[in-house]
Amino acid sequence: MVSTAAAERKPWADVRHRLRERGLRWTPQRRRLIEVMAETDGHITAAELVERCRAADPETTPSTVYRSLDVLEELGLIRHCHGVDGREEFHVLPETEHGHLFCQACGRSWDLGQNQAAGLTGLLRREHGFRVDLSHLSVVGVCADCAGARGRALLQGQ
Amino acid sequence: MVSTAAAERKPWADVRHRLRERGLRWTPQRRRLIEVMAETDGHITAAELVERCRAADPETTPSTVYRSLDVLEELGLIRHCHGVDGREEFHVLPETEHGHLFCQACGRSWDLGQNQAAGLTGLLRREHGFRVDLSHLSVVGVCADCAGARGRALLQGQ
DNA sequence: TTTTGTGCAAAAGTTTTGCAGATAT
DNA sequence: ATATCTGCAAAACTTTTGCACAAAA
Repeated sequence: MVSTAAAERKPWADVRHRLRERGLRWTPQRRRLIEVMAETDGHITAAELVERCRAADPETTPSTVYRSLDVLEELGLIRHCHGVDGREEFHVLPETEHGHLFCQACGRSWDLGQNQAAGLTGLLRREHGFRVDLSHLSVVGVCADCAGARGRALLQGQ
Repeated sequence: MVSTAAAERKPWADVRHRLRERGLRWTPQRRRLIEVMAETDGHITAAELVERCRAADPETTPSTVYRSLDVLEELGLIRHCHGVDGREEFHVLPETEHGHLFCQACGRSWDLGQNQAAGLTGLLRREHGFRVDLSHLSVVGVCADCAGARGRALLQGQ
């Protein structure tokens, strides 16, 4: 019973058309990948997408998933950043671009909005002409909860 | 003849002692890795470190390099971030912590100082209690040069 | 019918692991 | 003497690639 906001969001509605516009094909495999991604909010690694697609259809082939991800990213429908361990994590390109915040202690993550990032992106843009790719930005650190007593103990143990 | 500033910097002077303090060994393999890193300014992937160590001594084994990197990072002598492609890039922990800026068009990179990052790190710290790990921060985007005419052409071609 | 996509199998590339023997202290 | 390291070889994992066949438009 998965009928979340994410699953109904606009961007997927016209993937089919976006593909066809470019002479690309609308296949069951791509539809499945898109369905799986639509049920995901936040980000997800390619390897995990392969698994979830396999759960939906055991016939799923890794190479097809990887190739489809490339296509979707070229179409601008998804973007990727890199998680704490550097692996690619894909996310649906939202209406408002954002980056991600990762807690290296508990593994949770949060969106980093344009406003929050503006202090950095604005400075780099103004003073160095550098355009930050916000969708690709991953900020790693320790969240408030983990920085508390519980977190300090954990970090000590490392 | 490599006798750069980096090669003579303090941090390496007492690696031997830092290791021994913890009951760890000072070995030729570790010395070689440290020499190679000392000649590197900026960041470098583990795989590339393996190659450079091999150049210095063909006997070098990958597993030894990877294990030594783990040890050095535990000792706090080096840190890693992730490059544009997400691969680990190690860098010597400098006196003043910094992150990195990567241009995805030309591949060049720059240090991102504490002051430059303060707009972001300060906000996250103040408003969310989130401690950013600056050494681990990689900001990807397009540099001023590449955002110019030359860069726009390149990006179009993508 | 023609171009694009899929599945398979193999390869590539980086990093990890187990273990026996070597080495630092 | 003894705990730590190294080298080797094999494995683990993720991702990429080539190619023949299948499928979309």
